[in-house]
Amino acid sequence: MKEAITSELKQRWGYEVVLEKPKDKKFGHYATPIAFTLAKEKRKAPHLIAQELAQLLDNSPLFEKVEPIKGYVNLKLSETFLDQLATQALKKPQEFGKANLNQNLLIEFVSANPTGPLHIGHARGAVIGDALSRIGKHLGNKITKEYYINDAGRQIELLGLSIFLFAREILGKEVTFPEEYYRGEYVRELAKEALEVFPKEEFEKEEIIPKLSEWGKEKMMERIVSTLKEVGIEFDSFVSEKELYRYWDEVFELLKANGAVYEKDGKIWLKSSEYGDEKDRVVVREDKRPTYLAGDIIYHYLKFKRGYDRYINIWGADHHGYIARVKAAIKFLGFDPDKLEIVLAQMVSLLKGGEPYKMSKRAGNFILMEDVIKEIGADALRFMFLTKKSDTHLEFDIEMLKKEDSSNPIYYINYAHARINSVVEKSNFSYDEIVEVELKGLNEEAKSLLFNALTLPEVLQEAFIKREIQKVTDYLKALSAQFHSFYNQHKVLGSEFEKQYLKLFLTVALAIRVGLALLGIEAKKRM
RNA sequence: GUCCCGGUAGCUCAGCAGGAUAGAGCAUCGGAUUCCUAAUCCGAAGGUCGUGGGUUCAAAUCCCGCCCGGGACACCA
Repeated sequence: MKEAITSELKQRWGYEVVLEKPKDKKFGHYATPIAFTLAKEKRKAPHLIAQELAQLLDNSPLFEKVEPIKGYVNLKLSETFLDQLATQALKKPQEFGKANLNQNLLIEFVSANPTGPLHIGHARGAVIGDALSRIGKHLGNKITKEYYINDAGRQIELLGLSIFLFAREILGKEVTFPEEYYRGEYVRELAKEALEVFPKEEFEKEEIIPKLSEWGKEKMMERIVSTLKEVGIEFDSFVSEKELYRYWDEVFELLKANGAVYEKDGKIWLKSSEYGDEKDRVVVREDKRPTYLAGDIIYHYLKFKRGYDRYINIWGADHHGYIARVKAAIKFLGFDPDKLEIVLAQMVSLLKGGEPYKMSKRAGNFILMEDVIKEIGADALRFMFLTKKSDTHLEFDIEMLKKEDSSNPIYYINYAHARINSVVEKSNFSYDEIVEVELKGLNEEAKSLLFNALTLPEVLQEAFIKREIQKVTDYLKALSAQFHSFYNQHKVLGSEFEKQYLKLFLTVALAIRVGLALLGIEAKKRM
């Protein structure tokens, strides 16, 4: 819709025009402050320019009214134009909102360590990454969703050790726990299971620890994947950190050749400070073991070799300090670091009835994503995380999401969708009959509702381009509110506008259905 | 100390590539149901946009200083 309008304006005015949404409905559907911009160049008062521009649109079929006010040109779309767009959308519902952005994108998200179950912070990144992927795909991009598994290093050793110790404790042996180990209840459960899987005598010796590490990691990965699946998230590929290290020599040679590294105190350092990092970073320790950063360098090297147009990483905000060094490494490897974009998901804190959410016993010290799903359901979980910008600290009350009324936006939106479904079912018209009817003589509220339903495509684009998915949830809430209001005001069945209103409603339902689907939520037909 | 994020209505947050009277939801108060789902709607009230400067026709929005809150500053991942 927006494209059709801007191209019409460009044709008639000869300028690229920025369309804005006026603050007040009475100013029409769109407005442009272009006269202000031209005022300097033309040395003429904005309101005069606006008047001239308005006249040029006198006989355009797109607009019902073009009005210059104080330098703004306010545009009101014609009913015929809106009707055309609605018909088009309803005839090819699966096409609604699609675009041709045509980029090949790699989105990496979650990537939680396989040393424990997912917690609520992971959930935020997971949901954001998934929704972004869905929207991106709808807009014509090719999207690959990837999970980077940190299955190497000390943490995995620690996991094995922790299972080992818990198992021995269960066996009634004397155990002294070190300062650092995984102490969540889930480790005890793993230990119990390990005792069934491995012969008991193996727990006499520490040799079993690496086996437990490997086994425990697999177990945790399975659990993580299944939790994600519960909220409808699936990945296209998993990359194992451990398996990357066979490329280390190749990458290291390249870094050396590009003058990216040097030796000092027996360690190998990356000159990351040359490209914006605070200081240089160790990539190989004195004992020759590569650091975590080395793994990430290999990972991004291989990523960039795969040749995507852009790479999006969704990281927890606590990793922000990491951005500079990874980008520096990418630069040293001869790739363009600007192609890597980091979306930071800020911290989450939960309340329950105004009190801080009780920590799950099983988790030890954090809130399990699994528990929250059980508590409020996958849809509500997804929705609440998508309502807030990813980079703002988020605090919310779980009780709110359990309520089944307007304080729980997901119910509110679903209710709008279900109401429409119900009215359409009760009418005697078929879908095709309704789509064919011409919209004519509708009142202002109806036209405004129709217009807003047709805005979904531009909302999706803005949300995707800015990586701000809350624009979609905001939109859906607003559209539903407008619908509910209309519904209360106008009787549909039996009215002389019955068919027309049904067409309007179907368009609203389509926007809701498509919008929710792209957030990973299926719109309810009945409630 | 350095870096990142935030500070807008009682609460949770939009708005921020400058633009028309600062918005929404929740909570509060008052109304609406012989009628397609009241899981809804209508109305009221609620603001020094953290603070002090600057940029200009125009600043919640851009720049600088300061204050407050959260986070990060590993040879851990």
